[in-house]
Amino acid sequence: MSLHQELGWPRPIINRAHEALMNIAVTGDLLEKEANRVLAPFGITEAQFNVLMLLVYQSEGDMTQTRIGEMLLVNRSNVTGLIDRMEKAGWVRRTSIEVDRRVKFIEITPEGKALLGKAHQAYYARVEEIMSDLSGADWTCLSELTERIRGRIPR
Amino acid sequence: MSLHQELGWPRPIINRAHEALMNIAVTGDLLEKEANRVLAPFGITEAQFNVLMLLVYQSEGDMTQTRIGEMLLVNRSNVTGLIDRMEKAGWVRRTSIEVDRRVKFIEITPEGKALLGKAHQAYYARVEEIMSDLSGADWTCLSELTERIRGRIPR
DNA sequence: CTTTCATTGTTATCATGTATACAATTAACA
DNA sequence: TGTTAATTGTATACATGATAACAATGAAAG
Repeated sequence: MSLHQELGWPRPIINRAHEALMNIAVTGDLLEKEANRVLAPFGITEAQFNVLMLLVYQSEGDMTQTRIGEMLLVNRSNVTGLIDRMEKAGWVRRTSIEVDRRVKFIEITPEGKALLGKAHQAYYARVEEIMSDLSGADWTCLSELTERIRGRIPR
Repeated sequence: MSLHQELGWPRPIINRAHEALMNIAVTGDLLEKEANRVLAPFGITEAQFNVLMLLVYQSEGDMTQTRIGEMLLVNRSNVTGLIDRMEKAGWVRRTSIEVDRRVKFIEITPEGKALLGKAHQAYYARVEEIMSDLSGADWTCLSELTERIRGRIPR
């Protein structure tokens, strides 16, 4: 079923370029909602899950709040509250360093690691289910086409 | 440049299915941000722009708040505040009907139509620019693949 | 007709995102 | 060296999303 029918819109989307763009935007939106549904039973949001993933799989041990913001494409002012809530929950820790007193390194705690271990499993199982209808060639095609679109978005 | 490099992540995304999914999610996110950048000079957000678009191009003249929520994939509780702000700005109007006193029809005002006319032009010009690097076949491919992905997301 | 169930819009609380401004601190430069 | 720039985390104000609850109203069922 085409997008406008899925959304219950009475009329089709005329412009095919716009329709493709909307397909990406809506699918991205639904994927985010689904991620939050999968993660909710673990008491964690997608934004918080992403931070834990960064700390475990993409950190050299020197992760700062500004860096987290850059790697997740959110403003660093947003990271303050995000880390506040995660620190309160006991999943991460702020550590001051001597070489630069402006900076605070963010580290994952054992509790955070334990949580990520469980949530990670459920998350990836769901990813496999969702993407399993597509072939490897399809995945590559999606990655390449979206990459070219992003190349046209100023940043 | 591949996604993890664009994001400044030190390590690649191993799982190709997950990489494709992330490509969609990130691109959708960037498209939304870009839409808000394009619309900001008109004093309107993407969510508000979408409501005006629905009222003009997808309404049979009987648009309710619940219906707007369904068509834009947001909870109807959000629509209350959204319409509040738009009504305050003078772009839409709430109208009570006799046949069902629970319902309020939402109508666009002449001011809303004038605003949409200008914003619409800038928005579509930007859509064309962003999507112009892809062919018609690419657009179709993107629409079909994302459609199949959405088919796997429960709703 | 009366009771029960469903729908509509609203309210509340919360998480996440934007933008802007600020103090503290560090880096760069005349 | 001393002044100016840039960077980091934080605070504020706002928009938008999710949930859960509520009163008013309408629909369905006995």
